[in-house]
Amino acid sequence: MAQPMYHQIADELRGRIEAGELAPGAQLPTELELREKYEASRNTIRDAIKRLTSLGLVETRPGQGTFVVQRIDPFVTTLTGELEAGRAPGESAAYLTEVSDEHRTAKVSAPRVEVQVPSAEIVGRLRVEPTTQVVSRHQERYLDGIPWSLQTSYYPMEFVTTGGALDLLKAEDMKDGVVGYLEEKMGLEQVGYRDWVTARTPDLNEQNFFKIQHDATVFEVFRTGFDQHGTPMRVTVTVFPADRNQFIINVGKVPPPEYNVEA
Amino acid sequence: MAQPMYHQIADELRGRIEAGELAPGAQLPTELELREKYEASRNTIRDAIKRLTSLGLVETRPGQGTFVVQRIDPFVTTLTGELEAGRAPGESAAYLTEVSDEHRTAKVSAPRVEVQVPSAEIVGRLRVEPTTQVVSRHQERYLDGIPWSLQTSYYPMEFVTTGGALDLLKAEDMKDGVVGYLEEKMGLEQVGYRDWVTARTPDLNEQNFFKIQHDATVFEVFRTGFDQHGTPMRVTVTVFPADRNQFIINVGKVPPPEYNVEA
DNA sequence: GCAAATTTGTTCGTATGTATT
DNA sequence: CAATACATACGAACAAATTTG
Repeated sequence: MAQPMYHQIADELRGRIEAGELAPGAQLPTELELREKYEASRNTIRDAIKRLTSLGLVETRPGQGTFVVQRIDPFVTTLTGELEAGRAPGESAAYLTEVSDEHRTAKVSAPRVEVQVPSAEIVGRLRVEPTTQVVSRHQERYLDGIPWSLQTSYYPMEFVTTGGALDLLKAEDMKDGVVGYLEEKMGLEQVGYRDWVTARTPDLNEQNFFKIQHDATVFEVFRTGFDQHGTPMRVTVTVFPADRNQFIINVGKVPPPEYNVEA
Repeated sequence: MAQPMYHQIADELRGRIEAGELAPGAQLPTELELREKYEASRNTIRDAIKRLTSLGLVETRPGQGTFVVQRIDPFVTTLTGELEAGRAPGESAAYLTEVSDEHRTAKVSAPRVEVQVPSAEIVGRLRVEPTTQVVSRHQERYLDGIPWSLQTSYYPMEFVTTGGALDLLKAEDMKDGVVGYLEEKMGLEQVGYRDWVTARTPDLNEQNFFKIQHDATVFEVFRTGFDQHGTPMRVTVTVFPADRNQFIINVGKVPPPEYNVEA
């Protein structure tokens, strides 16, 4: 037994999926059928299918069966070039839409605004004292009705208390963007930002919102915006499920993309 | 039974790991011990541990036991700002070392050079005819002896045949970088590049090289370099295991990082 | 709307194989 | 070689979700 049986079964099914014989959305044979076909026990069949689910190739639905996953046409976010707008990653939906696909419709939830004591992660990036409070603005983003990203921005509380940027506490979407508002209100200009991209597994909230498995992967992008004094003025944390998101970074002189390179 | 037993067991173990009670490298109780502790069958215990493995929290070693994973101090690659050097992501080890940690020692294998018919992925990005050949230069990269990335660069075959850049076929590391060589030899200047970042599961070769599970995650970065005419001059594909790699993108005026923000 | 049939999910028990100490 | 610990594989029973009649 060079390869265990459940590996072999999984590999054959994977081959049939990648060859297109089992198209996206198609139902795999039931456990009982596979059991007869491969003359294996039910547990062995289930081990094989578990391998495919862990690769994100299939999904099982209790009471229904196992199905080849429908791959979502990936959403492509350009992390560079949003400086003028001073937006968080994925915020300028118009531009992004152009990059990835034509007819996507973006939807954003009303922000959930909170005043809170920041986590160590935010303290380090926003460079505030651990005891001070910060304003957090959280939004859920959809594209074509599909959950696309979860985003939370953090601002120093002084922006409200001594800076007079009272609208930061308003639970309303800011049409011209928060950065424009802060410039108008406080003379703060975002002259640059640093994105920090990591990957991890989703927490429970993210699993539920994105409808992804506990062992799926999400990108976590920390964007720290800097003002004209080189001081961090806000930190935005955006979480993207990796199965439907990609990123572009343009540096120097780069021609516009002529077409989507995906096969 | 709100939650199945193997979820509860996994959650409790996860809690003990995240609380530091089970430190990185520490051995978990054996299956037999856990079986007695939770009064569950061996299969149930194994299901619980499988959940932790799929989260990348623990790893099991046959004949030894189950151990909390040793998290590698992440390697941080800056995707912007390498324009002058015209390097592929992670190539300018000196700079990267500065960003992430102090005393890392980079090592690169000698390139494996091939002349081949490009895949559709490369054809689209390098904008060559599907029938023409390309030069590929493949390298394995290590940091502190740990496999860090796999990188393959593709160049149009004309660079050799009509451009006279014969050294492209030499299986030697180019000290001053390929981009510098092409500028000197052919007057080709890389004036910009586009990085395309995606995530996927590793293929067999990558599993073996990085010593990662079949359901782990790797970043795949496609870098397309453009010359002064706006024509793609090379495509570099770099694969990074997500458990030990992060990325930074700087846009606009950004102060140097004062310290590593990780807690 | 309900009952039956189908399908996957959870849990147990048992046996044997393989890797490491 | 023996003991220990995980890996594979089988069989069985009941539960939960969904579809079908």
